[in-house]
Amino acid sequence: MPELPEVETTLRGIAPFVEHQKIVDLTVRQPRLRWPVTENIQDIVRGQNIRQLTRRAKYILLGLDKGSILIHLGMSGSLRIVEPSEDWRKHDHIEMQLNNNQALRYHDPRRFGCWLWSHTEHAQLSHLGPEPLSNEFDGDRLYSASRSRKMAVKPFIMTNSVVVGVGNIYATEALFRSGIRPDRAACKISKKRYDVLAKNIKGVLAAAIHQGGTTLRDFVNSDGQPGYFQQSLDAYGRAGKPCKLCKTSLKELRLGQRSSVFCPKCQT
DNA sequence: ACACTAACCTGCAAGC
DNA sequence: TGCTTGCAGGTTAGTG
Repeated sequence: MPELPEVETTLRGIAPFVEHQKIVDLTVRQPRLRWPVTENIQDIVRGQNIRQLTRRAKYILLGLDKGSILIHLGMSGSLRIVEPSEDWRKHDHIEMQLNNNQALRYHDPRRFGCWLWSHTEHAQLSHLGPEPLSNEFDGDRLYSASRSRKMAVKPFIMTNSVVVGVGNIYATEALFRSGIRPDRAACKISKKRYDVLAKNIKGVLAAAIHQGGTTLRDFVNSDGQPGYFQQSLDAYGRAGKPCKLCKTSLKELRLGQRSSVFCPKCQT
């Protein structure tokens, strides 16, 4: 589910129910996530107000009176608002009860996500590159960061110290839109082409956010609605199908253990 | 500094 | 039908 647009969609969906509420209690049924859930987190956060929800990369931050909770959805996590009486489903690991008589429920079959409280800045956020939708991120940035990089451009743009929030789906789509082969060496791409690529990374992420994210398998956002970006995917998941521009059969290769689909004619 | 692998987990689909 | 294998949206710790 969650790449940046899905995280942003989730954040926007839950924020109206969560912001400015007081945490009545927190229930942790399964503390073994990517990292163990912060010890005694219930005692720390009980009675605190949630001042604001923000996003950094694919992390959601709940800013409390004292410190903050860092949430990541990993590869299979989701957050939704539930009524307090709602039955627990398999893989519902955490519930935060709020004083508006609703609760925030965390569901994560693969348990690659996290729930961490910290009084100071979270270590996970300290070495992150720029947000892709910010003005800090542009073709200049990609060009200068790539000069010493022999690695393929696709894993390069998925590297968090270069730019955050570009996962496998949107990396695949941005490269298709830019006409750049995913296995081209990052250091051999011109400034001009990086300008195009940076614009397309922004464009594809913004479009996906606008459409409520991409629905893969069973992803629904916090309102229970699917994302509609899937129908806009040009390359991801379309190996063997005709290119939407030139009808050539799309090819697939693996880069850094990730499937990468591209058009051998349009992408050079 | 960079590049690559393995690891954390479960569920599902394809193949035998 | 049932078992095995491989793959899936992410990130980082460790190795060379």
